[in-house]
Order: sequence, then structure tokens, then C-alpha cells
Amino acid sequence: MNHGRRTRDEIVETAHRLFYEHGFGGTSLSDIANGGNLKKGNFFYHFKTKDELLIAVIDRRLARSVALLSRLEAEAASPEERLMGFVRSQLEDEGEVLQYGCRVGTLCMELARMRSPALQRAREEFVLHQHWLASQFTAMGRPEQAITLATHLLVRMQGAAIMAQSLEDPTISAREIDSIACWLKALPFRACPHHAACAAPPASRAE
Amino acid sequence: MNHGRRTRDEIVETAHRLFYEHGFGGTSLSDIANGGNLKKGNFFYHFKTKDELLIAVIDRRLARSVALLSRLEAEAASPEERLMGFVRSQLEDEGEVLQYGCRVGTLCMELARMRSPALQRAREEFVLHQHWLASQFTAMGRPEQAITLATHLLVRMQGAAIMAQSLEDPTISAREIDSIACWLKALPFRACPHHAACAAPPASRAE
DNA sequence: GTCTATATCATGATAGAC
DNA sequence: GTCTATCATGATATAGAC
Repeated sequence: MNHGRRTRDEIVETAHRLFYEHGFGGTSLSDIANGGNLKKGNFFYHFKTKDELLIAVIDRRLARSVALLSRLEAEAASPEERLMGFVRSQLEDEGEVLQYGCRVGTLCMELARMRSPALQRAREEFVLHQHWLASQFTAMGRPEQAITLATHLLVRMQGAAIMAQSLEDPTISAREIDSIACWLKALPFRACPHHAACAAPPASRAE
Repeated sequence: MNHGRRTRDEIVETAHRLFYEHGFGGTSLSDIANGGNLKKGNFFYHFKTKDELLIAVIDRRLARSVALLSRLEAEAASPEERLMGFVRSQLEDEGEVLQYGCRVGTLCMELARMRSPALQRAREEFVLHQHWLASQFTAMGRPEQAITLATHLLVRMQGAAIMAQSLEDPTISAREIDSIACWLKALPFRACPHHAACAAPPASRAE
């Protein structure tokens, strides 16, 4: 009877994995059928098109991101620790990121280039991260620059992922994580008039 | 007679453009034929496979990168100006980067995910940039940290490209360019013991 | 709800006339 | 060297039995 939900779930879960590993365009419905123990015919009962399946995958990822963020919110005590917890959660998978890059970044990039309408939805995960990070910076006493700082942090994480993957060198993201930690620690003592994200020395005698 | 070279050139040039705009996997040989005024049948006279065409495209890009770097080397007076010249040359295309991302990063990412052997070749462009940037940092008096600083700069540029593209927001790369300029200006006054790329305040009384 | 069979189309690649 | 077929394959998607 109604274990249709279970089948649907397994389709989405397998697609979620394979879309990450080989991209949306690089994953065929046959690949998904083989990846789970599924039959191709079922796809079009649960989803009208492959793009509809993609939306379901994105929504699942969004839900998991929400869960991750509230877990981080609960676990860590200070905003700095939460920020670093997030950075590590995204970059420290070791093999994962090195082989396949960042889940969000790689998907957005692919969808942007194919001008897929699904980009709008996929980008929501970035926006979610951005706002959560911004709220941490606000808690650190930087409310006006919070969004800028959050975006800058995402920039560095995405860049670290893509360079590590491209050069197949895990030390790149490791070093960037260290550098970000260092940057966060120094943040209270810096106040560049233009953008707090830059590395200008403290404005005055802020010692 | 021998205008075979011209045909070959147009194939490579059109493929170069379309691979950037829609990716390697997202560009069919028919697309290339339509993009230039070409016939599909010719491809396999000039290239045994589509992958061989990809290699030719990569080699052309590499040659152009070499030309760009020596132009920057000649034009700008100081290492700082050269660095900023490079950053701007890669991120300031306005529409280009915003729509299609960074030429090198997007290709490397795609090839990494399909485990294409061509990744090795594509990555050479990153290595080329990395070494050229490092030589500028060396000229600025940071020989030991030159490669680390160069890699960090590439990280920020790649991140800026992907975030700007994903969020369709050109101010992201613009702001990151400003931030990088600020960082470069302050570089002589900073000396974080672990990584000069981070934003630690000056170690001692370095003014 | 699930599965098999199949329609339809686009792909990379080949054969062979010119 | 160029061009016109054409092939074999694998893609998304559909029809319909169970």
C-alpha cells in the first residue's frame, strides 16, 4: 500500500547524493535508478519532470541546512564559536569537499549557467547561510556590517572549496580555515572605515 | 587549399566561447557548429574526440593567460598595481563574470566532478596565475609567504566570482575587490606569525 | 503505486562522396 | 579538407499491464 512515500524519499535521497557527486546535468535518471534500488518508471509517477525532482532535492537540502544551523546555534556558546563551527561543518569533510566541492556553490553555478529557473530556489540556501552568519556578526557588535561580513565569509569559504578541489590540495582549505579563525579573533580590534572585512590595521589606538 | 587551419581555429574559438557560457558538458558539437558557421562533419577531421577539442581550448586559454600576465607585467609599475590589475582583469568584466563565472574556476570544477583527465591541464592555468601572483608578493618583500598569499588571493577571487554569480549581485565582487585593495595596501604593516593572509593586527609597534 | 516496454529525440562519432 | 548522410547510444518522458 502507501509506502509510496518511502519510494519517493529514496529517489530524492539518491538524487541528492548523485547531483552532488556528478552534477544535475551529469546525473541521468538511470544513474539514480542504479544508485538506489529503483526502477526508472516510478520517477514520473512521483515527479512530472527531472526539474521537479531537482526542486525536491533543493528543498531537502534547505531543510537540512536549517537543522544544521539550529544545531550550531544550540551547541556553541559564543558567536565566534558558532561561526567557526559553521565554517568547519562546510569545509572540513576532508574527502567530500575535495572531490565534489561545496554542495551549494557547485549547484548554483551549474544552474546559473544553464539559466535554470531552479537557481532562484537553490540560491535560498546561500541566503539562509548569509542571514544566519549575519546574525552572529550582529551578536558580535557589528550590526551595520553584519551582512557584508557574512558575505565576505561565504566568499572565502566558496573560494577555498573551489581552489582545493581544482588543485586537489586539502591544505588550501585547511589554511583558509586557520586564516578565517585568525581574522575572526582580530575582528573586534579592527575598524576599517570602508569595509570591516579588509585587513586594515586598527583605525586608532583601539589596542 | 590549406585554410584548414582557419577552420580549426574557428572551431576552437567558438568552443572556447560556448564552453565558458554553457560548460563543456552543456555544449554539444551541434551547438558549436551553429555558434560559428561550421559543419559538424569537420570536427572529427581536426579532432579525434570532443575531449581532444577541449584540450585545444584549454591550450588556447593558457596562451592567452600568458599574454595577459606579461602585458600586466609591462603596464603596471609596482607589484601592488600589478596585483590589482590582475584582480580587476578577472573580476571586472561586469556582465561576463556575473553570468558565467570565472573561466578557470568553472571549468576546473566541472572537470573535477566528471573526473576528466583534462583537469590536469585545465588546472595549469591556476598554477600559472598562482606563480605569477607569488612573484609579485616576492617583489613586495614576502618571499616565504608568497605562494600562500597568492593562493589566498585566488581563493578570494574565486569566491567572489561564485557568490556574485549565484546571488546575481555584482556588488559582491565589487566589494571584494575593494577589500582586496585595502588588504594589499595594509600588507606591509601586518605580520601574523601563522599566515600573513589573515587579518591579525600588526605584531608589534610597526606604526 | 510499481514495473515493463517503448516512443522520441539529441548526442558523439563514422563512412564515404566530392 | 569539406560536406552530407547515417549509425549507435543513451537521454527524458509516456503508455499501459499488473
